[in-house]
Amino acid sequence: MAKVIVGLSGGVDSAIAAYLLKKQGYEVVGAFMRNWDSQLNNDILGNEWHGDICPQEVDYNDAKDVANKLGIKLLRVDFIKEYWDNVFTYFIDEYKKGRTPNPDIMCNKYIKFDSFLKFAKAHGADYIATGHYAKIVHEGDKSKLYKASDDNKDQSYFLSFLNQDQLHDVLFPLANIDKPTVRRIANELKLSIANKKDSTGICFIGERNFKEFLKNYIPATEGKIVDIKTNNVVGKHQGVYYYTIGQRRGLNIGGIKGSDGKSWFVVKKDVKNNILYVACGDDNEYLLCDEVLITDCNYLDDVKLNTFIDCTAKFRYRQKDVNVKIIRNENDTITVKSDTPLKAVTNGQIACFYKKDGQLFASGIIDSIYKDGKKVELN
RNA sequence: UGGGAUAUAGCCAAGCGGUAAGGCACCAGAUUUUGAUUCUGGCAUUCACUGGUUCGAUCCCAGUUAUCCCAG
Repeated sequence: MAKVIVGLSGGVDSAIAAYLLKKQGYEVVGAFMRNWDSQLNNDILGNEWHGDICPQEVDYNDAKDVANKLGIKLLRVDFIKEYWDNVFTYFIDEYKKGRTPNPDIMCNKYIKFDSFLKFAKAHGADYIATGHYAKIVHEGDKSKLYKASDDNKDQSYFLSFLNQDQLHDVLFPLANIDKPTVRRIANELKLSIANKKDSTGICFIGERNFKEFLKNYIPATEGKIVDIKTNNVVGKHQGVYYYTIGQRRGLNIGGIKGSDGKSWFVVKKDVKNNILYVACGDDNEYLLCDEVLITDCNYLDDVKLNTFIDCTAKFRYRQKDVNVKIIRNENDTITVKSDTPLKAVTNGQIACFYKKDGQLFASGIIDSIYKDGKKVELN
């Protein structure tokens, strides 16, 4: 009987993943990970506690309930140092450069499908499993990553930085069922967390007042907000780091003459001069581009060099895929071209590419954007 | 100091005698394993102040205060 260690988070998805595996005849063991310690990591601002028990412990208790109900053993493991070294330092460094990182993608790459995978192997597991909505097809030694059947919950985007070795011994039991079904099964099993709200916020850290949270690690420095079109000062900010390209809320500017009653959006973060550039209107030209350069690429399948490929691209989670042409360059970067304008493509975020059948075959970090052959400066 | 104009929520701004539009901002929810975006809801018992006319005033009249413009 093959042994699977399932990452149990205390939520419904991983609970049902464990249940399904057990039903399929695997020897199932649960494991609860704790990768963030608010005390140790000096996370004071923006951290909301529920009573005198921190959110991570609430989740652990939920995971314990699930394990008891399913009749499986629950292990507990901390990767606090690993998380800090591999995910959080990257996260902060990127923000300091004026970019917008995606910590959860790195968390999957370095923690869940690396540290945790090794931990599971050391505990005799043949496979690890998680409650991700994504599909892996194992063909001999090759593993292909696909979107989940539930297009609404598909999380393949977050797994786009995994490599062949990492995918090899991974199972995603939720590949072919949708969220409503997961909820239904959880209710049938009378799991205490059957109707628990989906968690959001940075994985393992949780929901926060984001700006306050960042202030723990990047001090506030007040500066000007400038209208990129007129160069007029239209407001002030607490630090360009705290904002992201395409952001609307939190700018505190409104009713300025000439804006025609339109909202303002962040279009550029000048870290060096501490100036936040904005433009008004959600359709303003400063947010658009037609070409994107992707670096730090990860190829999950064979991709020929110097050859245009028609595919779809996702530039941010839960955004509609767009038809693009991509080309893998000599230096292993990818150039993306789109016939229709792309809006608010943000450097530091991850772009991933899908074939028509839903296979995620390449991904990388958005480095820079171009319009009409000219680079659009974002920093 | 003459002459003219304007004062409506944090900001733009409609209403010009019948009991305060709209937008931006903000706040709250929804959506969401990043950050955003998006969606829904909330947001002036009160119209610079003080009197007056009127059944009734943000709207008319007088005075006060403030700001702006043109002269000087």
